[in-house]
Order: sequence, then structure tokens, then C-alpha cells
Amino acid sequence: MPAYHPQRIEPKWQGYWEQHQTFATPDLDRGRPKLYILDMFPYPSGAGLHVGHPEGYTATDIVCRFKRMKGFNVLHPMGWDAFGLPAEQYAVQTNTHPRITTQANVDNFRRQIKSLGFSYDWSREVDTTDPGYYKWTQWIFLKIHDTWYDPDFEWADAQGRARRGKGRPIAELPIPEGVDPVAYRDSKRLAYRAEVPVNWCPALGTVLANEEVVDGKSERGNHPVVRMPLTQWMLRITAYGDRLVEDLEIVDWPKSIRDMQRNWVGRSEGAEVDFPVLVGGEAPPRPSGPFPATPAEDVIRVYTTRPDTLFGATYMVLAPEHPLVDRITTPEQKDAVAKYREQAARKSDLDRTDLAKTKTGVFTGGHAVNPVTGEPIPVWIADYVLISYGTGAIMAVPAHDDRDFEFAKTFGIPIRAVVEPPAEWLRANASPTREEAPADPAALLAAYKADPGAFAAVFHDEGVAIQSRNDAFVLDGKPTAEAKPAITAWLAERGVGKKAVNYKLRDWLFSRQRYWGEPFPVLLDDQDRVTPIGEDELPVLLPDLDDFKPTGTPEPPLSKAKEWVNYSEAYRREINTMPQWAGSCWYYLRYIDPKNTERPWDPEKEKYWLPVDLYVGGAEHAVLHLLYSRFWHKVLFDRGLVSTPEPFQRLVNQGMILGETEYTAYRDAAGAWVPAPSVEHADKGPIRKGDATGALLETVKLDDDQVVKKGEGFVIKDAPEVRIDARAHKMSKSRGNVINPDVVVNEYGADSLRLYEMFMGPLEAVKPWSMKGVEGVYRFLGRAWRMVVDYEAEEVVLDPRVTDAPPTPDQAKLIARTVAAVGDDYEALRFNTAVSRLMEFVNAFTGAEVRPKAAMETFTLLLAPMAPHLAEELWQILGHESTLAYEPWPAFDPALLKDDEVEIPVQILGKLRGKITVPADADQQAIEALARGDARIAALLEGKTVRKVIVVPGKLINFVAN
RNA sequence: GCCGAAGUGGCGGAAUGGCAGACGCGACGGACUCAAAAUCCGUUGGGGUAACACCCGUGUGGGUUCAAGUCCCACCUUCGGUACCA
Repeated sequence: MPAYHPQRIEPKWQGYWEQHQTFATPDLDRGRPKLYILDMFPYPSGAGLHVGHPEGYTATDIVCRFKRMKGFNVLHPMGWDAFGLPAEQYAVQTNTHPRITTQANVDNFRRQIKSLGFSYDWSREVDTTDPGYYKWTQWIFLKIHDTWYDPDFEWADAQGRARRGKGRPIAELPIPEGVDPVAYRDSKRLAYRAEVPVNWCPALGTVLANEEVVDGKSERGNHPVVRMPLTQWMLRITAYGDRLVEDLEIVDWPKSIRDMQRNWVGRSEGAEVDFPVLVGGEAPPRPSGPFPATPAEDVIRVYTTRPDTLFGATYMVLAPEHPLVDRITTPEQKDAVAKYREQAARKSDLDRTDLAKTKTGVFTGGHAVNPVTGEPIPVWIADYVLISYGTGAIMAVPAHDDRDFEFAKTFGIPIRAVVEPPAEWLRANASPTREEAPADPAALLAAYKADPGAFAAVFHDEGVAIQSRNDAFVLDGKPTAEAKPAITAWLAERGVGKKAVNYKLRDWLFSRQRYWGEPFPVLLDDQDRVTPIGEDELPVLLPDLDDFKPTGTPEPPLSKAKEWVNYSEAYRREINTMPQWAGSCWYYLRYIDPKNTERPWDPEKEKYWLPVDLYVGGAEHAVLHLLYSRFWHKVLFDRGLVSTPEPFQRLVNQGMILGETEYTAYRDAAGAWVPAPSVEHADKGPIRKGDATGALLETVKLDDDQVVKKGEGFVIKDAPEVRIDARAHKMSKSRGNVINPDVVVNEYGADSLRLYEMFMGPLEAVKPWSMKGVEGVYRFLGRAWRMVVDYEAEEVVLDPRVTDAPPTPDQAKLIARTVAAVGDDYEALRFNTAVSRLMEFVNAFTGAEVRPKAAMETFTLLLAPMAPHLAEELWQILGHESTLAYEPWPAFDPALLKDDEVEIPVQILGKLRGKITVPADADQQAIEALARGDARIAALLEGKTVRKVIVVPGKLINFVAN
């Protein structure tokens, strides 16, 4: 009976914690330091919990339990990101209301998560689909709608740094003379409606955000996506581009994530330049005055990061959708242009990627004037220029841009070198006739100036300006870094250019043509003008529908709720819904005050709990969720609704857990083995490399006893010449390698699952699953149990060797060291080594005839954060009546961490030649004397000249001798 | 292509510039058992030796250092992100 039996222990303690409200967190506790530790809340899918979820959840749970023992007031909540497409698709298929499936999925997730014994304060559970929650999602949307961004507003942040740019109430927007104030305000709001080309997915019956489209197909379901113009809600996240980048400096996040966010925002500096269009052979007169805010009529405005190459701009390209195309196109080119534009419009992103290899385009017949050379240059349209980036038009400098080069080559457009590459570059790229190329640097440069197109590569780096002069201005000789500001200033003086900043980041497409999402709290009149709904009318409830099927057009499903839509005679409701991101943008704020019906959160509580001290989740949210969330938070900050500029102080990404390692061999139709290096993985399956017929190979799964390591890779044991693939794959239903946490809990218990996931390796690393590994930690927990409990007795009693005896000196040292090391490991999120330490402790004590009870208690407390059920049970068996959750973390005597004597290596010329035992505080002379006194070392040093002796006291001694 | 992370036994992994491989899995040997499971004890990087000695070894090639898995340079491979962003 008294064997380790998690199936008995775990429900018992989960019941205890629930009954005693052990982990309910007081809203405010000025007496203790606070700690807000957050998990990314899950989307409760029908598939249930995945072993990836408990990885991060266990890590944060350990930190929470550890910190409670250290005296912190810890906030650790959980909730559900429950709006979203899968529930809606399921509703369509089965005609079940998404609320019903969502409820069932939430219940299942809650059951699974509770079965793992996490110390969440369940009284703070939130659900984004709860009207009591989305009321405030709508409320925040109205705040965003009520805000404009003042790029010139100066303020100081908490660190006292001067900052520029802030979101302000729309009422404070200065209205220029002579404009319609309502329309002007609407044009400046952070939430606005715009007609934009959107990604319409007919199969899903919805519009997708750019981020939800992968290779021209929907991220969910892999359905084709086409572009079409629609009026949509947009959030002006681009206004916050600089702030979102700058404040990455003040958060404690992994560098890789900060880099990803920075790249996603994609800030670049350059210049805007106006190119006048030749109309009827004449350029429009150059306007006097400064660079106009919007380009004059018959002027093509371009954005470039390399204004220093302006002398090399030999043609221009407009995006096919560019408004000037019609104006510029000559009658002869009209048909060709129209045809190209139509093709481009019909192209999905997928087609565009497919065709990315060769540049296409059509000449418009029109010309524009290069503002520095005065030369007329042809204007083309091509879909390699995107309407949504920059100004939708480029000046093409084929000599110094890969894309322009390729295009110019295809269409025979002149290529003019205006930046001098370094001599080595010229030499290295002087092909195709490299042998005949002049070796002399001056001759090489002359060749480059004459025809850069003859060189093997495009020089797109910085260099020195050449062939860049006109009657009034000389750039030649200037390095790129100087040439850029010089020419920008010259252009600005003449009112034809100015310094400019651009972002890859686009405004956030914030509406969806779906049912299962938050309704927008706004009304539209017969002219589509927007009126926000009053705060007292929130929430705008999602109307019940019996029919969730897409309308088959971009018309959202909510259009079917006729009564709901018709708000009044004058107004109808907005029928788009918000995207899934909306609810997850601010859930961390609701946790601090989840039941408040008066406001989204109490400002006092917000000041106490924010920012989140530790946020753990998957790297798949590295960009979107975290960027959107930070954006909302900054708007709330600017509006005085939150007190910190950033929501998440420290971020850690847990690594993905892969399936078990698989050994795969390949066989052709004739049954012959095909070595893995000759196999290529095509879309439909494995084929022989270079096999034009594309005949699929048979994949053969092998057990680990059928394979053997040979050289760099694995081979079949019985056919050692056949290399095979040995690799762990992402868990997926189709591959059949998904591990269900329920199965692991049933078989080994939650403590084993928790401990195994922590023992696998560093939290951030990608790691393959291994059931054998779970058995390993399960055995360890069994040993820990038997270290304390008499497993031969009938009843659950202490092992007779557990007594009140004092620890031996060696035991005392081990105890102190384990306390110190495990505490450090928990602090630094190094759970894998913490487990190792506890294993060493158990290994030492199971061999001991005397097991001091105090040592067993200390061990139990150290184990508790990782394996709380077993720890609580042992704690009770050791004679304690209540939970150990708030027991103080064990103390230790630092003196015990030091040894009196240490064994140190003796090296000769850096090679290990012996070991000596020396007093821990032995000085250099003493150590050297002891080392020289060692018979073996003395013999080895015999006849050699000792040139130098390196002694690191307490560490090592190294004789440099020959 | 660009950005990022990582390459250490058969496997997961450990190692403030100072004894590479802690801990676990697997394997092998032993104890207990009629037997097996469970449990316990021992061995386990490669070569070499009767046993020592000794030699080799952290993706590859260089470098810095008394000393490099760790720092620097170049390259290779794998994984993740991103991609006509002017």
C-alpha cells in the first residue's frame, strides 16, 4: 500500500487547495512585495490541451510557488481566449452555436489544467467571450476611437527622458480653418474606416489580416485568398511605430524577440523626391516654395533610402494600382497597361510569389524628369512595386539595386553606375570574362563606370559617389553617409524633396466578416458616418443567430440579424466584428480586477500590480500578439488609464516540444533502399533527388534498435550502407505523434509530467519528447517517496531511518548546497538543473542509514514548487497539518558551502597530470609546494625548465615547463 | 537573400575562461526471485593496456591565452522568423 501513488495523492491535494482557497490572491497587500506572473492564456480548441501548454504553465507555477515561499504576494491567473474562427467553422458544419462548443472546450481545458495542480487564483478567471469581459474590450475600442496621435507633443517619461509624440483626446485636436470638423477628426482618429484592398477568403467567408495569409493561402485551413477592396476598420498602429521600437530598450526581453519586433516595424530613413511628369513633351513648371505636403498634379513622388543614387535613376516604376497610371499612359500603351493592371489585380499573393523570379512590367509610354539630371526617363508599371509601401512609386537605380537591375536587364533599360565599389569587389565581380578583365584597379573602375551591367553582381552597399554631378551640384567623391544628407538638403532647398521616414508596419486591419467576435460599439448613418455608442449602452451584445453560414459574399453574418442591425430609423449597427487579437490585447489588465462592473479595472489595483513581472509563452506570438498588446497599452498609457509605458517587463519564450525522435528509411518502387541524403521532400512526399518523374518513395519507420550510429548519421543496422533520417518532428495530428497530457497524468501523475517537462532541457530550447524520460522522473519521485516513507509497512508511516538525529557533516554540506543551488536555479528559470540537484540529494540520502527529519523537510520544501502534490503529501507524513505553500523557503549557513580541503587538478603545459588535495585557503606558495611534492608531478617535472607557474587558489595549478 | 538561435557520448542534456560529459534515458554486468516485473548495487566518450601509463575528443579551419565547449575571425549544417519594404 505505501508505494508512491500519484493517482491517490494528486486529486486529494487539488481538492484541498480548492477547498481552502490556498491560492486566492488579495487585491492589494502593501505589506508584501508584489509579483505578477502571467501565462499566455490559451485558445480552448476542441483538441484539448497539448503538452506544449503545460511547459510554460509549469515554469511559471514553479516561480509562483517559490516566490510565495519567499514572501511575495503573487498574482497568477488563468483565462480563455475564446473568440475565434475554429468555433465558428465548427458551428457552420454542425449547426451548433459557438457559445455551446466554446463552453464545452473551456470546461475541458479547465479540467485538464486543474489536473496539473497549477496554483492559479481561479476566482480571477476571465473569458473573452463573456459580455462582462467584452464590454470593456468595446470600451477600450471607443477610447482608441476617441484618440488621435500628436507627433509633436513633447513629454517626459518616468526615467525623465524627453519624448515626442503622444496619443491625445480627439477633443484636443486643433481644427484647421475651412475644413469640416467632423470629417477632419475622423481622418485623425486611431480607429478609422477606410476602403482598403483586403484579403478575401471565399472558403472561410471572411477577410484576413496580412499576417493571417501565408503564401497566398489562409493560415487556418489553407484556402486560397484573393484581394478585393472593402471598407474596413483600421487601427493606426503605424503612428506608434517609433515608440514601439524605442521602448524595446526598457523591457527585459530576449534579443531575438526584440529584433523580430524591430524588423516587423521596419523603420527606414530616406527621402521623398518629386519627379515631374512630361505632359505633351513639357514638364510642368517647377513650383516655388517648400516641398509640398501632398505632391502637385502631374508629379510622381517616390520614397528612397538611397537618395545619393538619384543620378543613376534611369527609369521609374509605379505600382499597377497607382492613381497616376491613367494620366500618364499614352494612347498606344493603353491596352497593354490595362491588361497588365487587370492581371495584377486578379493575382493573389500566391501568384505574385510564384512569379517573383522573373520581373514583369509594362511601359506606360510616359516620361518623367529626373530632377538632378534633367533627363526624361521612362515610366513603367510593375507589380514588384507595392502600392502599400512608401508612395507606391519608385525611382529605379538599376546599377545599385538587385530588383531594378533585373528589371532593367529584362527590358533593356540603361544602367548607370553612381557609386564606386571597393577595389576587391570590382576584382571579385569582374566577370563573366574575368580572365580578360583588366587587373589594374583604375582600368577596372573605368570598366565599371562604362558598363556596370557587365559585372557579375549588383553593388548595393555603401561606397563613394561617382558620375553624380550637374551644373549646380556635385556629389562625386562623397561617401554614401555624407552624400545622402547632402543631396537631400539640395533637393529640400529647391522644394523637390525632403528627408522622410517609412515603416514596413501597416495600419492594423481590425475588422472581420465573422460572427464569433466582439461587435463594434458604433452606429452608422445613411451616409456611413460613425457615431460611437454611449458608454451606458455597453456591452453591445452579440445577437443570437441560428444560421452562422457565411453569406457567400463579403457581407458579414451579422447582417442576418435584421432587428439587431436596425438600431433606429437613422442608425444601423456596424456588422463587422473584431479580430481574435482584440480580447487578448488587454486580458492581463482585467485579471487585476476581474469582477469590476463599474470600470475595466481599479486604478489603485493597476498601480499596485502592473507591469507584469514575468510573461511566459510560445514564440509564435513573438510579433503579432505582443506588438498589438503593446500598442493598446501605449494608447491606454497616453490616455492616463495605465501607469506603465510597457505591459510586460520580462518575457520568456518556452521552446517547442517536438514528438519522439523518429528513424525513417526510404524505399523505391522496386523495394531497394534509398539513402536519406538522396531523398528530397517534395510537397506530396519524399522523392529521389533529381527524379523528374516525381515517383513517390515509400517511407519506412524503424525502431531505435534497428538502427545504429555511423559517422555523422544513422544507418540501418542490417544494411549499414543505407543512411536514414533521424529527427524529431513537430507534433501534428497528421503525423500521429501528438502526446496527450491526460494520458501522461493517468499513467504517471501530474507531478511526473511537470517534472519531466522541466527536466527535458532549458525552458527556451526546442526539445523532443521521450516517454522513457517521463519514466525516469517518475522513478525519481518514487525514490524520493521511499526515502521518507516506509514502503514495507502496511500503513503510511515514516521510514524508521528518518529520525531526529542531526545530519552528519557531509549531509549538512549537501543540504546547504542543495538549498542554495535549487534556489538559484528557480530564480534563474533553470529548472532542468534544479531537478538534477534534487536527484543527487535523493541518491545520497537513499544510501544513508540515518536520514535526519529536518533534512527530509528541507528536501520536501525544495521539491514543492516542481512536484507540489507529492511534496504536500510528504509534508503531511512528516507531521505537518496544513499546506506548505506559504512555508518560508529553507535557510542555510553559507559557511557550509565552503570546503576545508579541496582537490585541485595539477596541469603541466595545460594538460591534466595529477590531482592534489590542499586546504581550501592554501595560498599560491603552499599549493605550488604541495604540487611539487607530489611524486608523479615531481617525476614529470624532472629535467624540465619551469618557466612559469599559474596558480588559481582553490581551483588549479598549471606548470609551464619544457 | 536577410534577421535570429543552436551544433558536446547511442539519446535528452551539464559545465563564473580553470579536472568536458553533472543528472537522466538507453545499454551491459551483478544482487533479490522458482521466474519475471519492480527495486537495489556496479560499469558505460573513443582508442590503447593484463592493469596502469598514454593518445584522441565539444560542427570545420584559423587565432587570442599558461589554459578555450566557453572569447575573436572565416566557413559548414540544422532549426525558427521574414521576404520584391525601394
